[in-house]
Amino acid sequence: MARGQIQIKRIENQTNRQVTYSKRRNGLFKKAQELTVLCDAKVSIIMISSTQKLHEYISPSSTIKQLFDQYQMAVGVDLWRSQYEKMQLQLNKLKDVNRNLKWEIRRRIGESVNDMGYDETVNLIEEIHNSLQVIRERKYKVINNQIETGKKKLRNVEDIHRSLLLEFDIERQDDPHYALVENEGDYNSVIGFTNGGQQIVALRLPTNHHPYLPSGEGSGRRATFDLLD
Amino acid sequence: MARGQIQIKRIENQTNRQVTYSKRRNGLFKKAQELTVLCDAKVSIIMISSTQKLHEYISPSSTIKQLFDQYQMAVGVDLWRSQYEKMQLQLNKLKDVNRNLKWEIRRRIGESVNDMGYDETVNLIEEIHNSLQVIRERKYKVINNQIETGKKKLRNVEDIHRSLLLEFDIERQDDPHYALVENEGDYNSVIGFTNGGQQIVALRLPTNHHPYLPSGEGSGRRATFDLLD
DNA sequence: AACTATTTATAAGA
DNA sequence: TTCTTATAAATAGTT
Repeated sequence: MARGQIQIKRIENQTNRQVTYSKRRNGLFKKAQELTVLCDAKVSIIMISSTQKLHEYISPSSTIKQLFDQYQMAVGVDLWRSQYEKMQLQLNKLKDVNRNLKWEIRRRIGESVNDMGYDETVNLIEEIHNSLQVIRERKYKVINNQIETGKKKLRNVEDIHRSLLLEFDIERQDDPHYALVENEGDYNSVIGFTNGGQQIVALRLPTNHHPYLPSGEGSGRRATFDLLD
Repeated sequence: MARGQIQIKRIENQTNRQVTYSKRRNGLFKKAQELTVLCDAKVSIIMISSTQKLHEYISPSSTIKQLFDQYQMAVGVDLWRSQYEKMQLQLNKLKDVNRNLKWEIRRRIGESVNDMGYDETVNLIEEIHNSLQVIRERKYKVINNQIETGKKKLRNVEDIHRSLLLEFDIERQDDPHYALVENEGDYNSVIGFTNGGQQIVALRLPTNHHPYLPSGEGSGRRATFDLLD
């Protein structure tokens, strides 16, 4: 607009473009300010340059949020609404599910039993019996597993025991020195001597409790926050 | 800017102001458009006139929301954040509660029993037995209540019966016409005749099921939607 | 950032 | 609103 007309098309020279951006930005903001004063209007300008720098103009006594809310109201579309609605829906669904779950637990625990009639208590008792059945089966299964494991361990140790005895016999035949030792101790002490003793202890079947499987599970709270898609 | 300089201050003449607003608005938008093209920038202008009319300019290939999100990111403040965060927190809490509730139910039902050790099954069985105890007590209470109610009703009807018989006797003494009737029916038919019969049936204790208290509860889904405070 | 020739925007009037 | 036009302002190219 001076010293020669220019075409309105992208300025290829990067430096030039930046300079023009700066000059015209100021011009635009000045015009906006004048408009604001002259016409008693509210103006908001947001600009992002090709280098991703951001500049804004906002007429005095206004805030971006204010103007934006007005914009949304005027246009009649809430730009963030769908996200809100989705969350709200999710929330309500969860609340429902939650209510039902709580109710079911109260039922099972017997807390809501005072609101029940005869039939309901009968049904409930049957349901709970079914569950108990499942759990008892599991219990016996676990017990059986433990017994089986115990038996296997026993057999295993017996095998070791036997082979050791055998080995012992063979060695004794070759080395007369052992003959003396044999007469000093009893049978068990010899086994203990060669085998370290510890393995014998391991023979015991667990009776009181089983240091098996742990329990529980982490619940991990996420605070992830996706604003944009 | 032509035909005489003007002061940059509010134009008092309403018509003049509107004209100027219109002219300068076009000028501003034109400048914005040129800037957009020349400098490869993104521009958003929102204007609200003194008459509350709204106009906007948005550079092509941009959306208001997009620009605004970028603005928020650059400024580092999410104008709508607190609302989102509250909902997100609520959501996560509910999810957690939900997970725990589900887990507890699965446990009670026996579904997660395969992941349990011996001790856990034993504990679980005891818990369930406790619940069963509560429920059984309720069951017997309900039965007792029904028996009691039945007895009362029975007594009541017996009283009515007796007084009716008495009345009948007295009336018969006064009115010889009844003498004939008495000989035609048996004892019960007389009762049924005077008492309507229905009350007799109500004497029976319910054995199979009891048409008592209903169950469940409404779940009411709200779609209330609070966007702004 | 400053200068300035020139283009552009626009105030006032129609 | 739109057109006209004299003139103020903006700015492209240069320093």
